[in-house]
Amino acid sequence: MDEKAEEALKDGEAYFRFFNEVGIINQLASNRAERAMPHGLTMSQFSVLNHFMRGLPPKSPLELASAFQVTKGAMTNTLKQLQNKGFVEIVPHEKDGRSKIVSISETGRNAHKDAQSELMVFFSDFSAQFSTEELAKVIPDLEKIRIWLDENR
Amino acid sequence: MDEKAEEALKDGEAYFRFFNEVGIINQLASNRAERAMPHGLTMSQFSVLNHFMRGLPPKSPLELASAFQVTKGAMTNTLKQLQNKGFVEIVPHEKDGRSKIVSISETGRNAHKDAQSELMVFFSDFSAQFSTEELAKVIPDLEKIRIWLDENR
DNA sequence: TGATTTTAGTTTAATACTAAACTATATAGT
DNA sequence: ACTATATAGTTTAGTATTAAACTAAAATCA
Repeated sequence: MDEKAEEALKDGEAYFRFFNEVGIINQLASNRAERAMPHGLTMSQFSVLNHFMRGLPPKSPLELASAFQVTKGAMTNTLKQLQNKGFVEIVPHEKDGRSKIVSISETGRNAHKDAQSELMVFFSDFSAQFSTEELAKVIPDLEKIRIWLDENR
Repeated sequence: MDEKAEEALKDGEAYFRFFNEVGIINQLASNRAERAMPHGLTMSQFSVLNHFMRGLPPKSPLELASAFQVTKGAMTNTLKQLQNKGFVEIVPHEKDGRSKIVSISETGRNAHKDAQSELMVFFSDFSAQFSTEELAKVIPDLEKIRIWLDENR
C-alpha cells in the first residue's frame, strides 16, 4: 500500500464517502421510484415481482428473504401485502409442513408490467445523463462489494 | 446509443441492477456499521458529528438536513438524540428567532473519535479486499449520480 | 403600518425495517 | 422411539424515516 492509500485508510475518508454516496443515492432513488410506482407498490414488493418476471422459479419466503437481504419478518410483511393485492400466490410446500412456495399470479404479471413502464419514465430521464456503458463500468465493482459485505456480516 | 444500449434501456435491466446493488450495499453496510458504533450512535448521528469534525462551521438544523438529504423532521430527531447524549450544543440564532445553530461539543468530539476507531476496524477488513484506488474509481461516478438525483427529484 | 406569505423547526401518523421471542414442523442423536 | 436441536415462518417491540399539519418568527408588499 502506498503512502497516499495509507493516509486515506488512516482517516477512512474514502471509505466513508463511498458509503455516504451509496446511502444518499439509495434514499433519493427509492423515494423517487416509490412515488412513481402504481398499485401502491413499494420497491421491495416490486423487487419480488421482478424476480419472478425474470423467469426464476417459485421460491420459499426464506429464499426470497435471503435473495433480497432482508429479514424473514420483513419478507413476511412484503409477501402479505403482495398477497392482499392478489399479485402472488402462496401455497404450502408439498413435502415440508413448515415451508411455503411463492409464485407470481397473472394479475401480478400485469402489475409488474405497469410498474416497469412507470420505472422506465424515470430511467429514461436518468439514461439521458448516464449511459448504460457508464453504469456497466461501476456495476461489477458494486457487485463485488455487495458480495463481500454479504459474506462478512 | 448503440443497439446493445438500447436493448438495455428497453428492459431497464442495467438501471434496475445498479439501484438494486446500491440498495443492498446500503442495507448491509449501515447495518454492520451501526452494530459497531459505540455510545448507541446511529450512522445518521455519526454523520452529523463527522461533518463538524471535518472542520466545517456550525450550521442550522435545516442546513444539516439539506446536507444529508433527509427531511427537517428526521434531522429534528437526530439532533434531539445527539443533544440528549451531550454530543452537540444547540443555541438560538442571534438574529433570527426561528433558527438555531448546532455545533459539536467536546464530549461529542471524543465520541466521534471512539466511533471512528470502531469504524476503522470495519474499514480495515474492507480495505484488505478493496483498495482506496478501487473505490476512488467509482466515487466520482456515484457523486455525479447523487447530484443528478438530488437536482431532479 | 398591517396583512399576507414565506421560512425554521416541531409534531403527528403511517410505514418498512431489524432483532428477538414465539409456534410448529422436521431432523439428528442416543 | 424419544429427546434435543435446527429450521420456516409469524409476531412483537422498537426505531428511523417520510409527508403533512402545525407553530412561531421574519420578510414582503400594499
